[in-house]
Amino acid sequence: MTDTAPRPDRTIPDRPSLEGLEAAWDGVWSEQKLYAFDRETTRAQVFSIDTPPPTASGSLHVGHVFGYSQADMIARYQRMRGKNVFYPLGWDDNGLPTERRVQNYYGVRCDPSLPYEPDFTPPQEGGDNKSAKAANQQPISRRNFIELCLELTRIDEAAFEEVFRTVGLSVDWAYGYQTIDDRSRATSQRAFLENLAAGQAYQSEAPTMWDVTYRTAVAQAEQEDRDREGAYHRIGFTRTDGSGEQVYIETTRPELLAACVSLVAHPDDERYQHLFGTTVTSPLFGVEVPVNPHPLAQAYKGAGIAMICTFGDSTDVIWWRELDLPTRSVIGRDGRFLPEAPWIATAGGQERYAELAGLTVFSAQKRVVEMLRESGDLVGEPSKISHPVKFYENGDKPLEYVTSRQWYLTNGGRDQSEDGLRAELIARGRELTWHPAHMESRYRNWVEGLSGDWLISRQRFFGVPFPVWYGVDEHGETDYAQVLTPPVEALPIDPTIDVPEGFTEAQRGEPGGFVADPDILDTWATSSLTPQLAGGWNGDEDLFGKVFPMDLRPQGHDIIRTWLFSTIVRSHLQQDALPWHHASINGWILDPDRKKMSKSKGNVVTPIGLLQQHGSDGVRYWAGRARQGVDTAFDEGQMKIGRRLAIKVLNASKFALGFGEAPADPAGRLAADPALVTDPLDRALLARLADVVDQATAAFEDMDYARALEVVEPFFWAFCDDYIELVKERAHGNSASGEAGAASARAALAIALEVQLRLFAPVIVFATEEVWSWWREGSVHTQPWPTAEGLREASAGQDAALLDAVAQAAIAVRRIKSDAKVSQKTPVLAVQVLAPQAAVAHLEAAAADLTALGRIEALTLTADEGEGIRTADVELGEPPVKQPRNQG
RNA sequence: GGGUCGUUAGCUCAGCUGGUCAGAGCGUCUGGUUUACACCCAGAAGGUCGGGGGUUCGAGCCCCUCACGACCCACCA
Repeated sequence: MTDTAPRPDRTIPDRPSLEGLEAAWDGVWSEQKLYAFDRETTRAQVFSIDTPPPTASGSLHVGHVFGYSQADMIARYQRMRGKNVFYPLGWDDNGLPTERRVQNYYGVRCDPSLPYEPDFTPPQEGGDNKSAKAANQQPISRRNFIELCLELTRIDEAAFEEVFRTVGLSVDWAYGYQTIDDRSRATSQRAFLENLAAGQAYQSEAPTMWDVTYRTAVAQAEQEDRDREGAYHRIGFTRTDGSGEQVYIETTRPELLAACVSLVAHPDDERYQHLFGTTVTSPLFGVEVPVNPHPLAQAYKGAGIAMICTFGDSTDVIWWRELDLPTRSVIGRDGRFLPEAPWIATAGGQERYAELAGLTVFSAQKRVVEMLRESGDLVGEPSKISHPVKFYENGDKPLEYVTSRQWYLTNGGRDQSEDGLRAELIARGRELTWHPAHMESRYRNWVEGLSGDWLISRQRFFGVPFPVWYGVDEHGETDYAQVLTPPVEALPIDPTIDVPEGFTEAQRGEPGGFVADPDILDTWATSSLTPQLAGGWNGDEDLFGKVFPMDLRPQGHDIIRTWLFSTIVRSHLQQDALPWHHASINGWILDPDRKKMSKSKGNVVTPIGLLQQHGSDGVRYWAGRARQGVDTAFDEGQMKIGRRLAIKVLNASKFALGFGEAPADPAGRLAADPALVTDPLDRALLARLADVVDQATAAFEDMDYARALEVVEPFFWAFCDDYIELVKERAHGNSASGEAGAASARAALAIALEVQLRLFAPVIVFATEEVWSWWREGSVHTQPWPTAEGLREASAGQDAALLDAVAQAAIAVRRIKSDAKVSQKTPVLAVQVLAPQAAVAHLEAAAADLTALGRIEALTLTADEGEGIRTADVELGEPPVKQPRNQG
């Protein structure tokens, strides 16, 4: 982007161009604080938008530009409607993506046991995402690590803001926030403490899904299935009744054999009736386990009888809980086998387990299979299958179950009652107005499918710490039941640095003292509070009262289950209200081959490159043509069309204004005096434009920017290609109607142009502003949205169909010359135009303009019953002599 | 397995409560330097609206069904 200064002289350039408009107008807008929210306001005057805070780790994706542009169109429309638009934009920078980027960028990793180094210099800068070899990363203290996180997010966020400014987002940057800044941390911690006091947040020691790479628990919303190769291993257990009977199970997780706590089959399964209530002994490890019936066991899956391990999958957890089975964990938090398995009673079993201790899951599986082969307990060869396995969405290794103490927030996931929290949250979804409406079903689907409360603690470093300590008893044991909390005024706090009231730092970790909760909150636990963060819930009650609940949440459909849902949960718990009235869901960007555009590809096609090549208006046009919720092809062709439209706006405006400025409307409602518009054609134009205004307004009221654009754009092209061409000669004064006819055309041109600039302004933001500056005061973006009323009055009841009749006649005449393959400048010595009676009347009223356009010397209009408007009895003149252009 | 959306010209898509709804742009083809615009202009060709049933005087539009595509959820022995 060049740093072109805004054109100060407000004159029409000889050759209007889009180049440099972005930088010029962004400069003017930010200098004038054009999009600033006015604090002196009432809630009724406000239109507030809860904008997605982008994750500022890495580069912006084309999809960002797409979705944010669409929201901006709605914001701009509302502003022109006279709303005081509250349109902040924050950054979501407190999570794992930032940690990972910092690790790769600086070549470091966090080791909380290390001391802080004040003058630390990272080993590298600007590493990419591929160089992530943990072994090569320098361990640094948590504080050093967080400092690097803050530094890098500052750099990334500045770059993002530059892109968003170039795109022309009418964001009020003064209300920005970072989800890691002091205010956000305080807000997030306060909300948590209130949830705690209300019994909505609680801790529980339970098996949870665990990512062994990041060494943290992950929530249901962050998990995804991936197809992985696996194999069924058929393994025999021996009955302990001395019969020697073998019971065969099939498992894809043979390495968990040592963690087996029971076998299970369906209670009605005839094959296993005799086993229920008896015990069997596991191969290799010789552990005696019961055989239990449970309805979740499926008779036709695998062998019909399964081994329950602690823990292989979610069903294991259910069985373990409902059958009250012991816990025999073998996998540690690092994903490696634990050193001890004290429940293994046999010497051989212990010997074998010792071989597994310390191995990764992958290696342990190989070793166990070898052992089973050697012992003869593996029946046949493992049969390969492909099956879905749960992964953390940012992880590379399958999730494992690890038992740990975690914090949870109620979200209806454990509530099956008819009128409980889950039902309330589903009702909230119904209460919300969705654009498009069918997106509500995704939300309902997700809420209905929740299987547990929201796990909000993460064993990570860069995030909002849990603002709690725990008491330490006289034996030095942590008493998790004794939760110590800070007062709200003290927030934000870091319990690993700050000390609870009534204690001293010396008592940290000491008997009778306290310890900090070492965890941080799930990033969604903070970003679910964006309405509260942006709206000033914690500390700016006045603002909060004016913007909450917000009017609009724009976002992608991929994060309905995370961001949208969690935001509703928080507002429901905190404010007992919906966080917003409307949710506008944008689609995804698809590759031309209809696949979701991949990260890599999206980064190859950088937003900045597209903005430079097609102009921000061109890119915004592409976004504006896409309807809400509809996945959209990445189509540079559409951007080219948008660019052409923006250029056309400049050129057509230049031309329409070149006839001379028309006298102003004394009433001040229109760009020119409507009393001057006397010609039927001019009046028909304004009548048609009034209809367009009505349709565009109705569409925007429904937040359907795409439909509005779809109505305005064709009108504009017809305005250029037909109307302007028709009135050219008359506007120059070269018509029998003389000065009155010319004045009528000029006034109509000025009025129509000005109204169209305002209609286009939400989408084509730069070209419209540029043209506006040539001849009007202020910014087009703070003008009132046009209304049809004045246009209808100016049209004085003229039937808009006149415009269609003349346009069709013009096409018929042009076709004569196209078919004859001669220049449109070729005179028509004589022509008869045949049309229905009503059209003939219209054509008579505009005959002078029509003959001027077609260079017709003798026009005859004839009414007949034929189809449409046609020509007959044509007599063409000599084509003009070709003359070289631009000579002299 | 449950759910949602989609299938309209070569491409990208409109078509709102069933009655000029068979459309637009791009692309293609044929022409034109028409002094606002070659970052242009004019004109033309192109589709039995995924298949099959049904309702109706009348159906891209409503109902049923099948096929294909996409996504969400569930399944993970």
